[in-house]
Amino acid sequence: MNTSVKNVPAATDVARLAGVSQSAVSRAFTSGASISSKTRSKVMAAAEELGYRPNQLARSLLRGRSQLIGVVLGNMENPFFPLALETLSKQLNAQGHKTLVFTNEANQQADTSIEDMLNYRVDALILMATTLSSSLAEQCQAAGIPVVFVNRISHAMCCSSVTSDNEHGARLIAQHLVDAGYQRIAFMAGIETSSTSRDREAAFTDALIAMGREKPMRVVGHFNRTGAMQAMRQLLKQAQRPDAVFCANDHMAMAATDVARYEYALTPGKDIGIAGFDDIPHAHWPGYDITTYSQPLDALISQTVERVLSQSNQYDAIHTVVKGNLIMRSSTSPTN
Amino acid sequence: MNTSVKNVPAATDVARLAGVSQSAVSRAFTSGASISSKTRSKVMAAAEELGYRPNQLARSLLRGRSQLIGVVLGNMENPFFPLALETLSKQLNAQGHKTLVFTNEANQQADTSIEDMLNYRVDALILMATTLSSSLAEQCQAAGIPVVFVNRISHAMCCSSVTSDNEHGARLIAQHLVDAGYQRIAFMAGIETSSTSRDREAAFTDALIAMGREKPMRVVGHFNRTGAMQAMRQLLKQAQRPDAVFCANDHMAMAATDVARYEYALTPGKDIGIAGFDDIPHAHWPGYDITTYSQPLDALISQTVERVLSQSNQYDAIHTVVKGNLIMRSSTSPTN
DNA sequence: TGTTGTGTTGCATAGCTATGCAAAATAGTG
DNA sequence: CACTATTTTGCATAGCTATGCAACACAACA
Repeated sequence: MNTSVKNVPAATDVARLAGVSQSAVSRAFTSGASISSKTRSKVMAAAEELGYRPNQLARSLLRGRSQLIGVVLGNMENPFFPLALETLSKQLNAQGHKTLVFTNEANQQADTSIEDMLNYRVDALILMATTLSSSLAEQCQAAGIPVVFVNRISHAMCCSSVTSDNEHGARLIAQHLVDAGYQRIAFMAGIETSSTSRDREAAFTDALIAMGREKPMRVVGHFNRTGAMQAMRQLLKQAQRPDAVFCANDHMAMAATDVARYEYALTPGKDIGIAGFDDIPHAHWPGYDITTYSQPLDALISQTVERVLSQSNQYDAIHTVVKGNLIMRSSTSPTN
Repeated sequence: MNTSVKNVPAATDVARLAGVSQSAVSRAFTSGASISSKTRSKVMAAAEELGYRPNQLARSLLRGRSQLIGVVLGNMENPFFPLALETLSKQLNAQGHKTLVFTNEANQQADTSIEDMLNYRVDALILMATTLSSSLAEQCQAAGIPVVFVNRISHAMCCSSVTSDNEHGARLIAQHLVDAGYQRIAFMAGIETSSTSRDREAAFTDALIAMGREKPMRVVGHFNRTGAMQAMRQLLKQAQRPDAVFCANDHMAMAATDVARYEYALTPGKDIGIAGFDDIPHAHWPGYDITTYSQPLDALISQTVERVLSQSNQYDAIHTVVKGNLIMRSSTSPTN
């Protein structure tokens, strides 16, 4: 019964059954090819009967384009990444591309995963929360494979990037916290080597200093929940505890909120101001309601897709910055 | 400067440079092949110099195995899926496989995505929160492609599944709610057509009736946050409101908690019992602390991977059930 | 030295489809 | 109907690698 012979039909089988050549079969499945509707329907009928489907591997091999886009993601614990992956995958699908995905330990170099992807001849690479060795970056350039970093800038000159406006956001947050009357303001960094965290910190610090404040207290939350909770405790157990914290992303801001509220019985907004960055949906859940700077995910991703799929100038590194907005919520209103 | 000629070297180029045949190059990159260490190192040096990497598309075409595993996921809003994807992708990588991923509208038939994947000759399909038309299921069987459903059972006889023990979990939750003294117990369904939701509901209802209770009130939350919030409001606005709700997953239970606490000023546990299913990490965040039944994600996924990669018997549908545990938390302790 | 065995190597081909080119068929026109 | 223009078709090949087979080299051994 269960014969384990898998007999996947090929184009020649269809051709034989339909009484045409293999080329005709190929053309029947290629939109815009030169073929009469009569033979196309003959082919389609035969294909249907045999359960034929064109082998995309062979097609890719021949065309030199696999239609595969490699995506490397960081820590899935942060809701930003799954949401980004979802919109990315949908947009790529809509353009006829498939998504080859790797998840990576946060901020590690993704070299081995990427080598695997290159072996599959991906048409492009999209890297989120990852680094790329410069030797591999050069290989990508040599092979003509566009590489786009999302929300991270690489020192490798040949790679494009799409980021949200970290400077703008951090400046607005600083301004807002000062306006709201907070006095002792702290910053919670993400992963220290990431450009995202560094850019946000630099702009935040500069803005505070420009307004005559001191350099903020600083603590490191590593962009994950556990790290952020520890960092928050470190801040709150001090005698002179800060009265406001800007966390380098919303995911950490949520952890910070939980520590403040449930371990120190502080009411966010009133007793301590908490701000984040990203505007993930969770940031306006009633239990959090966190002031933040919005990263317009759709725009971010569509810019990324455009950069990746545009044939022209794929050798020039283009750095795109997408502006967002300050979203004020109750986590930073001392009067609530 | 920027010549747009992408000149990816092939095995013959390496062979020429190394002064060997193309076969030698192939063998140098195939572990266990018959080749002397001297020529292998000659080949490797030449490959290094040219930046050669074996073309996995050609290799897959020839071998008939692509090493690609197709994964279709539902709604990324539910943290369960990203976490599952992450562990899945890691386990598959560890076995030398790559992950081709599609995200799908919740519970829609994933046929078009899956057809695309079949075109790439995936070695297997893993489907989460999706349906598969029976015609496509048959095609997969004919092509010898194992299909495994995670947390969903398909009517198509040829497909295996790995699920957590929905009956066991729902029964334990029912028991626990009754033991805790709740009187008017409700159930919040997910997507009505999903076997996951139906199985949990059936077992929950049966258990309650077996304990002499009435059939629980019933509301539908569609497995997403918005739906769950609406469903919860529907429950709570009644005059005779329930004093406990079992939600078909944690993601909905979190939404229900937010509605209860922030819209109706009810304290979970004390004023209303709320239970979920999955034990996602968020379920023990202090703001939620939701009683639930644990799905051991690692076990679930490793069973899935095993089923998918085991060559033997891939034509027999095997249904694996992974047991979890009741996790009691404060969301169902009336005395807190 | 001749023989047998083991380990290496190259040749030729398969695996599946897309496409340039020439041949064939069809349509169009007077 | 004859002739040209256009569309459709098949042939042959390319794209890249893995592998069976035969040839080869080499060492071991008597």
